[in-house]
Amino acid sequence: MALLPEAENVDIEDTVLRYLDGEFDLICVLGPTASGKTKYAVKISETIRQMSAEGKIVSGTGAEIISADSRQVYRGMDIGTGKDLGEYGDIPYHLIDIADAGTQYNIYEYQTDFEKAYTEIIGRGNIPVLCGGSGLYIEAATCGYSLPDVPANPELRAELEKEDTETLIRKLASLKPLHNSTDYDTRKRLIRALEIAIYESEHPLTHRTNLPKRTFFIGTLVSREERNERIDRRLDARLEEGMIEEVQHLLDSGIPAENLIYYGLEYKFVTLYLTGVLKYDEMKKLLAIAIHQFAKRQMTWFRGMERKGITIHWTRP
RNA sequence: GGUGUCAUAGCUCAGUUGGUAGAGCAAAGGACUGAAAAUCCUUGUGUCCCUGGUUCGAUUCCCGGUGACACCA
Repeated sequence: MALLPEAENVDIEDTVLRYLDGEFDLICVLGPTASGKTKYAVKISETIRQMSAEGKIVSGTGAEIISADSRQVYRGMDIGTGKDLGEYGDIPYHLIDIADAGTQYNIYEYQTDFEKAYTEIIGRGNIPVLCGGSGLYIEAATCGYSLPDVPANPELRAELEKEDTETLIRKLASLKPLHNSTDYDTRKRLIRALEIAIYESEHPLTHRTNLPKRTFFIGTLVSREERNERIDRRLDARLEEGMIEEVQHLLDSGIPAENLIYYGLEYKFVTLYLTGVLKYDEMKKLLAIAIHQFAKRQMTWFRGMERKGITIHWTRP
């Protein structure tokens, strides 16, 4: 059992001043689902506004929130993703409602979109606050994976298609360290990985310079039990707020059930209910379990970040 | 009240011709480079209901409890 991190008191005013001193160039609020991230980010924004009003910092300086949530990017997926747009008040937010439901937004688009939003906020003299629970997206934004935009290469793919899986794995291993060859469970993934590895071996990595270099991470901390209780309560609330109708509406608008299922959690289980695969009680029970498991995976990711040397200041929301 | 069936992991259940047990789910830990709320890997979990008997040895067989279910009254 992993121990719960020690909670510390984060002095928001002090954090803002340190940001303005250039000690770091991004404030990030992260945490598992249902831990109160959005509320905390809004609290930071309100503190900044107040400091500005009180003359503690340059008048007119405000916060802008950048979402790091892989599902809130989709329009029309509101209740199930917990957008809670009302909580922001008039605080500007970014990277929410930027893609059509049913489509496949991805980490590379996210990194580009983040960079743009971040640069613009800095340009306005405002303070960016990254807030979300998608660990991969947070790392893409803050740790700056040097990810070239590797174009698909049909000729190369056709050539690789002819090889047997063993050979492909050997080729890939010669280009990059493989943790485990079973990581590539499908040939499609394996071939894509090889395509990228070959591209990278031929092109020097381009460094993104507009991403933040040092981020101050704040984690919203709740105990395992409390986390699951919050998840269960929130699930009841979402069901009452019309989450089923929301999914039905997405289905009616022509989005294939299979795409909604791939989105996971709320969209997966409610779709399974609406298509008659699960009964209502089964859906609710299995969904609650799946969200608990998801929250655990998020914590695994954050612990992994800490293991790599990143400091997360865990605080009670 | 009588008869029968059952009682094993957090849950649903296998199993042991007597040598103290295993699946699924849940749980815990981990991984993660073009859908990451996805996808995948690893790992346990026990007074085998309680007394007593037979036996070198009982979760397993026998007696008696207790509880659940079914049927009969």
